[in-house]
Amino acid sequence: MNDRKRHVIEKAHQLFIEKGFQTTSIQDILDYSGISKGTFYNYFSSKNQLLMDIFRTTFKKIEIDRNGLLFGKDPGDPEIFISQIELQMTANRENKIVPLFEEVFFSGDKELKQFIEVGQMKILRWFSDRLGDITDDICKPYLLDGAIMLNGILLQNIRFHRKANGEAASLHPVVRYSVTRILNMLEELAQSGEQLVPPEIMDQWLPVSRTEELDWRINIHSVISRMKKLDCNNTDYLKKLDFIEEEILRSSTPRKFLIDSVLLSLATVNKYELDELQALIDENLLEKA
Amino acid sequence: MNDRKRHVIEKAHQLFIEKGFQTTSIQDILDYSGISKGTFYNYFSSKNQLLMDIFRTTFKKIEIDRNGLLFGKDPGDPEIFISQIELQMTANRENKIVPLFEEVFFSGDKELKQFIEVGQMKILRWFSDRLGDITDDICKPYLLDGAIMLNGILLQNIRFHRKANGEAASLHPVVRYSVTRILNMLEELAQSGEQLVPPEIMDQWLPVSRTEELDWRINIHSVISRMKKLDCNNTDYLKKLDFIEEEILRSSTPRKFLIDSVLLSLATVNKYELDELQALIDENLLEKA
DNA sequence: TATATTTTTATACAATCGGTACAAAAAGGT
DNA sequence: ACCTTTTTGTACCGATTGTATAAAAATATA
Repeated sequence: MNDRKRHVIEKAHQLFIEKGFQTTSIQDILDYSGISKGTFYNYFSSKNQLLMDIFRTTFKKIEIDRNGLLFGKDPGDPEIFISQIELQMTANRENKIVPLFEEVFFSGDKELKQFIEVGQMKILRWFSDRLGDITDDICKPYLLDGAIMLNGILLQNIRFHRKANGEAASLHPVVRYSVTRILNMLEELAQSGEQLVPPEIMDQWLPVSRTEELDWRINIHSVISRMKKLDCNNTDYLKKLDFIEEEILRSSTPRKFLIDSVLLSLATVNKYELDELQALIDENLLEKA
Repeated sequence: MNDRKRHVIEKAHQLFIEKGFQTTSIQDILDYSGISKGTFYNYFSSKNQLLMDIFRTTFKKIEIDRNGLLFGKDPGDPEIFISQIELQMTANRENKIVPLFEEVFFSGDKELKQFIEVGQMKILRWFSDRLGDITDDICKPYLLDGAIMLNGILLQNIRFHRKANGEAASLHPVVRYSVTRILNMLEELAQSGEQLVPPEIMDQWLPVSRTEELDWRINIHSVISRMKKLDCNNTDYLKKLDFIEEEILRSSTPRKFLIDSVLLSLATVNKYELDELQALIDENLLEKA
């Protein structure tokens, strides 16, 4: 990832936070970040792809900070969970994640939509896992219900608490209040035995053991199909891309050295998609000795 | 309200449901409803105003149906409440209210934003009032909290229940489940005494006794200021509009016969705004004998 | 330092969008 | 039959996203 590209992402994010996504034109971004239109479309294939890059970098940072709070602490301590949520929600607010999500979710871009969907599933699974750390084992069948409803009441409580007490009000009491409600609710659910959604289905929504794998494979496919469009008459180029996709998606033990070689021979393409593909592979594909 | 105009509203709503608001162009609407661009802008001053008209007619219908379920029944019966919510949610789904809301809420149009905000506040107050019908009086201080959280868990539960069981799945068990959770929660809140948002603040968000009045007055102002722009050089025309606004907003007993006379003399304007203004006044301003 | 390659810029351009303007035609009322 | 209102068709405006491309600047390489 280029430093300059990172700078553009940062500046564009600032503009989106201030003015919203739709109302910020690409020209605004060019002026504010001091690059030309050509460079912009050399970095990002579209405004939506830029937004996805913003989401990616922001999420990565939030996730690291949030998990850092748990480091060395007791996972069963509800206070840690509350602090983690507070951090997550504060960061979401600062980065206007929710408004940007909603502004763009129904705009027709399938890739963006799926990206957001996966992000929300990850939050849900994290809620579910952490609630499992805190509660008794008898609550297990109701953890997903609890996560879903925690998500719901958190969003609404924060929204209206802010409406009542101003934007600057601390989130801590709201998060504690919401978590307390859900913990009580989980106890009650364990007693009454009422279940709405079975937790197993989460594996279907976002496969547990192979989560990163699946998530990553989806991205591989989308990146490669985008790359194909860049030079769709060059059969040699297309063959190489097909080989990479095939090797990664079909094989249980993809030969990374082969893929790296092919990627190297593609270096002449010199597009940001190649960087993206390389980064994806490096992050997710381990060298098999 | 013109029959033809109603037809356009209906057709446009269909398109918005199928393709979304942003991705449906005005040209699409013109083609699908078989009118010309001139006619469109004779009916609606903008695409956003058309959407507001769609919302208005849809809400009116849903509200009538929903309140009809309570007619002659016991307000304290939770089953009625559940059925009402189910109807509301089903209708919201069919009309894609939530997606349209979210798609358009962050698009910069202040009037549209406020309109949606008021609509959501009305739902919240209805939740709060109906929860008050059902629960014990000791729950009163927590009714707004309950309404807020009911709103939250309903949206999420429905969303993920649909994701798990398909779009066609009945909403009834989900709504019952959600309402049960909130009723239990209200009992628990009454015992622990924890409150997040005091119910009195609802009067501030959406004044109780004068709700319709305020809501209506805001619309009056917005319609009249729009009408002023239509012929901003005709001083006689402007004077009449000012008189109407003044008479409605400043006087505690507006003289409807006077307003009607002035409206009559404005009939030459012949714009959809005049219809809207007349309808607003007829609906909200009672004849003082 | 000189040359080759890649990146960046500036600009023109196409296509589409929401919205305005207006004259001509159609419809409707008296 | 005459006048008014509505509707139509079309041209137009400014702004938008995205493409194309030649020139300029930066960078790597020899």
